[in-house]
Amino acid sequence: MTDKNVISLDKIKVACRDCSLSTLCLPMGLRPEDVDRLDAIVKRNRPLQRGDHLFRAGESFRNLYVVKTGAVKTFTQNNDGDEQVVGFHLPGEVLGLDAIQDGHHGCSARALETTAICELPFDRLEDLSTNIPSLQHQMFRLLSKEIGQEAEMMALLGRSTAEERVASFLLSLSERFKRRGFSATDFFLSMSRQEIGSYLGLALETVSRLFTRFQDEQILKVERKHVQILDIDRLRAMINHNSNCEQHQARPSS
Amino acid sequence: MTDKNVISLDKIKVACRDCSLSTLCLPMGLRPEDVDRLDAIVKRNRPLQRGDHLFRAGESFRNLYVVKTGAVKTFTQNNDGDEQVVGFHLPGEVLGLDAIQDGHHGCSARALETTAICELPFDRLEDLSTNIPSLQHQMFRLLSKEIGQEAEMMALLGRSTAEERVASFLLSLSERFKRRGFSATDFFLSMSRQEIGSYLGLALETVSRLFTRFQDEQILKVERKHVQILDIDRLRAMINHNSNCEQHQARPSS
DNA sequence: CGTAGCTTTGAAGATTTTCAACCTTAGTGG
DNA sequence: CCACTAAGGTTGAAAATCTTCAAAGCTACG
Repeated sequence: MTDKNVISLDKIKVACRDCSLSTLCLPMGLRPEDVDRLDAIVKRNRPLQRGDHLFRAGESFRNLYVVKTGAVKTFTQNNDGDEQVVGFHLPGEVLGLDAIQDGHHGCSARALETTAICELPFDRLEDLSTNIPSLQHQMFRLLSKEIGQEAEMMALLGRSTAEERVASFLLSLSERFKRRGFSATDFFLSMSRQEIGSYLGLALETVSRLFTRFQDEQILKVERKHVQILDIDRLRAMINHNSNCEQHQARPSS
Repeated sequence: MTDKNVISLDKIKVACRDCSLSTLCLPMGLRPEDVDRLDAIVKRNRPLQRGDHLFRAGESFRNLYVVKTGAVKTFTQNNDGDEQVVGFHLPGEVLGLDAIQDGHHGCSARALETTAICELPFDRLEDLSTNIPSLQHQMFRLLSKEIGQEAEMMALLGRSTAEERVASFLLSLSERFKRRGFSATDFFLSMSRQEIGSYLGLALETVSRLFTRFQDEQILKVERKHVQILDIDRLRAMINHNSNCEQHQARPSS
């Protein structure tokens, strides 16, 4: 074979075209040379195992992280010691955006399964953004998108019944898997009922009951972590009925 | 008096030092000449009257808005036609950040009372940010802060009882008024019980009952829109008990 | 002064949580 | 190879919380 360093550099480039680059660049299209400059600052670490921390609340902020494969949850601890899940992060999605503000992570992040991560040193990213206006624009869009998605989630939590929340959660996963080229109707949940409940503001039993009910109603087929969506239109109808607007479906991604 | 244009320019400058500038610049401190360059792109419009729209969902995005005085609510409409409040915006706070993503506002914004607004043309702001690295940094921080705050709100909605939600809402207002130099314990609510309920995911009657209960327990004094916090520690204790961490209090503002 | 719009309050009803038991699966060690 | 255990998941019944419906009170404004 050829020189090891060359191989490994190429590997990194290819790997990162799967994650940070598509997240940060594809939507607007940087010039190829700018993509290379961005590529050059990306680091790739050894994969996380299930349960490994990516970062902990309070740690100082150095990097943004992009999930390459696997899944990560973010969570905070309440005073009783148990955790509150604030987000699930699938391949192509970014973590750490809330920490730019004051230089400290406000939540912890832990791998839900074996997970590969790209690391983007934020100070380098800022420097690059200054020099590449379209990258700056992409960064603004990335942050803005996160704000929009969280607002959707707030609207969901602020309004919905347990049924709508679970339906919406499943549709969200479906959309996100689909966008990444996975099946939109057949996937594995990497999180427990407990974690889903925590995220949706429901007791784990309520989540379990709804999965069972959706299965009885021929909307889903659920077997532990394995979910198949049999009637996606009926799921959609649930959230359209009482919940807010069409934002939860694919929004026009400029 | 002197030339009218000069006066009006000065007025704008002074006015905007109260809103966009403190939001965007004070935390990090731009150089004075950069502040002037930012200042130069800020527009100031005639005040909004209660009920006036600042923007509507679906409209194309041109500006960020900073509340100078008054209050604005943002909301979406659900399919049944009634509105879901997604945020309240007090003096010094920014609106429109979620619209950067795809160039369209995802929610509507309406004045809750007579309200003065500064307008920041986003394309100009982007240009400036490219040329002023510390402004770019401020923009990233601003967006990040919004993300962090929304995550807090999600955690609140995802976990809490009605009591915790109302307590947390009051503490949030208190903090925000305080930061702007108003009383932290004596203020007027510019929104109705209905709107508070919509925001917190509660029926308006539940909000009303909790206000009454807090009053009975000597925690508050409520008289329609006028709220006085008599025992802020007890309010804090409510959210510390079951809800997530200390993030809801003043976070270290770097 | 009267009306409209908010707010409060009560009581019944629905939804969700909690508690408890039991089941299933995967991993462990005899 | 099988039994055991621990962790996660399901299910049922009672209890708590919140919503809904209904009525009445209060304020502000024309």
